Amino acid sequence: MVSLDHHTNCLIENISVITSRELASISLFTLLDEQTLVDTARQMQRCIYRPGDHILLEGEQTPGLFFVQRGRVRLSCTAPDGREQVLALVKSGEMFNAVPLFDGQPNPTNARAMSTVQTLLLPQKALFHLINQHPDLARALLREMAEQLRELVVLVEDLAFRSVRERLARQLLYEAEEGTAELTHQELAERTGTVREIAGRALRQFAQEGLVQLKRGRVIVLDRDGLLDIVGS
Amino acid sequence: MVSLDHHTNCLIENISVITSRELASISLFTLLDEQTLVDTARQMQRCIYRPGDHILLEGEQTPGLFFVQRGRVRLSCTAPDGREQVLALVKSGEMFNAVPLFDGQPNPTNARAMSTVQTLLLPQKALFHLINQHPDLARALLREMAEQLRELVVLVEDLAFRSVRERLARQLLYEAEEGTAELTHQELAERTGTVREIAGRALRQFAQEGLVQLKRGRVIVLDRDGLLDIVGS
DNA sequence: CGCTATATGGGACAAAAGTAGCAGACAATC
DNA sequence: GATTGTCTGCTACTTTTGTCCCATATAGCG
Repeated sequence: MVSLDHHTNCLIENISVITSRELASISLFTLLDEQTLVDTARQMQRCIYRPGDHILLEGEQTPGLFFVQRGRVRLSCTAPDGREQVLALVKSGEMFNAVPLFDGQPNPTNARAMSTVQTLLLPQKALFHLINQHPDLARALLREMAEQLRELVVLVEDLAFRSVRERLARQLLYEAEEGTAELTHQELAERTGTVREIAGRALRQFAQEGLVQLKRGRVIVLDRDGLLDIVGS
Repeated sequence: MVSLDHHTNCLIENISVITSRELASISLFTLLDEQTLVDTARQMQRCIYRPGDHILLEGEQTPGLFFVQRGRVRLSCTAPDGREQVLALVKSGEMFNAVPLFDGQPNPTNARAMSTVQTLLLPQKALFHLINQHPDLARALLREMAEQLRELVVLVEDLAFRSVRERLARQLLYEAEEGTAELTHQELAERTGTVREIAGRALRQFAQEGLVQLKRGRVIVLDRDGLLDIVGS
């Protein structure tokens, strides 16, 4: 049975029970004992999203902490003129939406599913209870927050110091694991803090220099070292 | 007796003992009981810096968590070409340097004293021990980290979406509480993610428009609403 | 007072980034 | 295979930002 939940805008499969094994595969929970895992699993909710679905919107009140089990979630913020800037990509095993839970302010970012995304949602109450009982978990959470802070510092450095060309090269290297990055120019622009036209222009230049080959919806990296040179400069 | 400590590059006044009352005035510690405060105070170290002193350098290993008691600390990162970007200003009652402590990586930012700065330093070991014993403190820490994350998101939005002119207007409004901001053009440039010449140019334009008056080392805000208009646009 | 370091003013120029507009290419769906 | 929507290519143009450089002003200090 599949139904739509109005609180989280997601598809829920009520049939599949959340097991403690599932939780154990999330790094944050690795230090917890079996009984705690079972108790926690009971309080969590499974949320599934389709590609492109909005999981959270800027300014909303938020239900709890999300853990990504499958797929990728894109966190972004939006300018008044509609421009978007990607802040982070949350991968499987990682969490998101901690900020509004801990500081009590409304959610500062949009979250969207980049692919089919399977998540587990831990309500705020259960989270706080866990923190009280398990200092190890608190430490793990602090560690994750620290990592996110560090990532954002890197993003600020990027935006403040590097050109679009450099940022684009970085992003292509990051995304093109097996030689090809499955991204539109629009998406690349939003990740590198610019607009579609500029991203396209820079990509065409890369193509002309023989660094990449352009196809609809993807960029094939031909010369990793060439891109690395651009990043380094 | 005043001596120089080689580990933290700071002046230490060995005579003045750290009291539990001092700690109680730090928001993070408000929930702790008297005995814990006394124990913690014993493990902390007083560090004092003069204006301009470097407290921490990018890439260093770091000794512990700093709490600012007096003065302001500027966190920044540096580009290869020497350009600097301010990430945050830490004010009295706030803390800094949590990131490297929790994720174990080297310190991502420089920290410099903007004025005479008085801090208390809590060693990592003592911090972790406190977290284990006091879940309230862990929650308070998580809250502070969340606030820092939120601030950085705002900074990213600024850099990605707004012009130098807008960022400058914001910064002036932020800094000029009593009508005048005590900053050099260089400092303003580093806070707004640009270079001295551009900041100067924009400031001269503000002056021409009658929004501010320029003096050596400070900017006198004449028309708050005018600046607000620029920010809003 | 003269020296020095720092802060500022400002011009000329170059490069980067953004805007506007539109045509064509491609993919998916009916 | 026609249609629709998305994605891309490309040009012309404007604005913004950055670089280089040097003159001048100001504060502090011996």
